Order: sequence, then structure tokens, then C-alpha cells
Amino acid sequence: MTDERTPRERVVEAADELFYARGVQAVGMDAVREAAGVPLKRIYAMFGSKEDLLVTVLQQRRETWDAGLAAAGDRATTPREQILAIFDFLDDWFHEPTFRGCAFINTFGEVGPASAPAADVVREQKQAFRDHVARLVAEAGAPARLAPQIAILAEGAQTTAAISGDTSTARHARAAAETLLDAAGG
Amino acid sequence: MTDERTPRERVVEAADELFYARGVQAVGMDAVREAAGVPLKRIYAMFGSKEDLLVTVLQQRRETWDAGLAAAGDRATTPREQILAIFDFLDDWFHEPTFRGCAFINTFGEVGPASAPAADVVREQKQAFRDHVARLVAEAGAPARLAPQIAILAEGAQTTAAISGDTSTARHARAAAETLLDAAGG
DNA sequence: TTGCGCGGAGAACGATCGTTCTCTACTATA
DNA sequence: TATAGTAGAGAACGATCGTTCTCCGCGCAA
Repeated sequence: MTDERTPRERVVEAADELFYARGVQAVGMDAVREAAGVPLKRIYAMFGSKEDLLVTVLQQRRETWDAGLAAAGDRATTPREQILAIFDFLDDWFHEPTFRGCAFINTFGEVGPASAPAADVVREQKQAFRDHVARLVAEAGAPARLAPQIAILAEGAQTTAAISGDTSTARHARAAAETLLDAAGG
Repeated sequence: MTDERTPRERVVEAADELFYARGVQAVGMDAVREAAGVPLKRIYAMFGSKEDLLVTVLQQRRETWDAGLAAAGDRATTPREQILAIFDFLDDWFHEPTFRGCAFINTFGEVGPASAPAADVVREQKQAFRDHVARLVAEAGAPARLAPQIAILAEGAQTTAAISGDTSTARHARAAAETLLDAAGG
């Protein structure tokens, strides 16, 4: 039962899971060491500081998110369906037992004022998401003003699902997006 | 230049401002003591623990939020305008220089896993907001399915405005709400 | 005036945490 | 086999923080 992953991957994935589940500050580096099975000395040789590790974790999570979103979109044929696939993607995610909201929003709220590098990664990820939605809206031939509206629905669904625990939240947001698209004549 | 507020009010307001601006864990009780001008011994005599203080802060912030929302609604005449007034209220808030997202969402992400009492207050406030929206939607004679959609828009506007810094976010959300109301024949 | 109790300022305590250091054991080369 | 270099386990260090304690000074009753 050897672990195929590199020590670096084990550290980033362990830190990601712990930070997401408990918050960044609630997780000591010793917990990361234990979960990853990598000595502290190697962790610090690889990342330098907890803040550096956090930035790496956020960057990796952004890649995972982007890939999942792209895969969901690939299953759709029309741009309109690609937009709605965002909410199907959220729906699946909200049903995972470990779901605890958007890690970027959570991290921004917790350490944004204290860690400019972490806040920057969060802003970049959210900007990239808005750009992605804007691209799909343009491809669908819908008016550009729809893009921020649909992005707001996606963001709101994440925080609402996290706090209320209502797993039907993604479907409500999807229905609203459909209404917006329909009203725009898309 | 005497301070009319009671020591308790000074502590709660100072803690609220500090927690909101920097996050809960980043604020030491000594910073609260200094900002409020109340000795630590009195703070602990009044609140018992930092967690108790946080719960009180959240409850007070909820009352402030409810009052602001009600005041914004009172300026509107029709139920439809009362719904849209939510977004005007958000618009004003987003333009305040101290705006840093929704304190309830931020607190839930930061200390939710560690503090059940704080998480409970957050859930209660969000539930109350959804109930408020549902009431307005019912009064407007619009279908009930609009209520969660509009609530999701309001939540998404808050996190989007916080992270992107785009102060026009509330207007985008308001426009989406108008479209949803129009499409429902309201 | 004298003693007494209360409240404030700040030190102190114990725990946690990020980070570094020490010591040991192993590997690889000559 | 002898040895130099490396890596791991865990202790140690310094700082911070929540919480409590100590000590001092002030106001008030007799």
C-alpha cells in the first residue's frame, strides 16, 4: 500500500483538506505533518512558511476547480447548456459530505486582511471565474450584462448552501439563471 | 467629550469593528480592551469568554442589519419595490469604506467549525433573511420559488462585492432581481 | 481619620503555534 | 570497514493569546 504521490503532493493535499475543513488558523503545521506523513523539516524546506503553503494550496484548488468546471462544460453542447452546467457542477459539489462552502471565500474572510498573497490568489480565482462566465455568455449570444448576474448567482449559491445546508440551493440558482437567459431571448 | 455609551456597549461595538475588519482570531482581547477603554477584568465579568463576546457581537449586528433592512423597505411603497430596496440597501453598504463582505459569512467560514454557538447565530440570521424575502415575495403576489432565487442574489452580491471590490455589484444583482420579478409576471 | 471593599492597570500563567535546532540512524562511497 | 553527508523524529524556542491574579489607589462608612 505505497503512496504513489510525491511528498509535496501529500503535503498540499493534506493541508488543503485540513484548511478547508477547519479553517487555516485552526490547523497547526503539526497537524499537516501528521496527515501528510512528511517531516516538518521537509515541509519547511519545500514551502518556507505556512503562508507559502496556503498560497500553493489555493493555487492547486483553483486548478482543480477550473478542471471540474471545464469537464462539466464539456458534457454540454450549446453555450447555454454550458452556462447551466455550472450549476449542475455546483449541485454535485454541494452534495459531497465534506462541502463547507467556497474555500476561497472562507480563506478571504479569515486571512484576507493579514495575508496579501492569499487574498491575491482568491481575487484572481474569482476574476477568472467571472471571465469564464462572460465568455460563455458571449458565446451564447446573450447580452453582456447577464454575465455578472449569473456569476452572482453562482457565488450566492455557494454561501447559501454552506450556511443553510440546503442541498437544493444549486437548483434554485440554476432556475434563476434559466429565467435570466430566457428573458434575454437566449 | 464624555462617552454616552455604557461600558458594555463600548465593548460590543469595539469588538464588532475589530472582528469585522481583521477577522475574529486575529484580534486579541487586549485589542478589544484598548479600543473599548474597558479593563479586561470588566470585559470578562460581563461576557465570560471571547466566544460569548463574539456571539453577542453577532446578535447585535443582526439587529443592526434587520433595522437597516426594515428602514430601506419602509421607504418603498409596493412589495416589489421593497424587494428591490434590499439591493439599494446593499448598494449603500458596499460603498462604505469599511465594507469587507458579510460578517456572518466571514465568521461562519473562520470559526464555524470550532464554535457551534457562533455558527448557530449565523444560521439564524441567514434563515431570518430568507424568511424576510419570502414574506415580501408572497406580498408581491409572486410565486414562492422566487424567494430563494432573490436571496441567493443578495448573498452572492455580498461576497462578490467583498472580493472583487466592484461597487456596481449591487446594481447587477438588482437588475437580475427585476428580471426575475418581471418574468414571473409580478 | 481609619479601615474596608471595590475597581482598574498590568503582570503572570498556561497553552498553542510557527519555526528552528539537535541528535540519531542510515546510506553510499572509498 | 570507516566516514561523510543526509534525512527523520522530536525537542526546543520565542512569540502570541485567552484568561486569571496581584497589587495599588480611591471612595465611603463609622
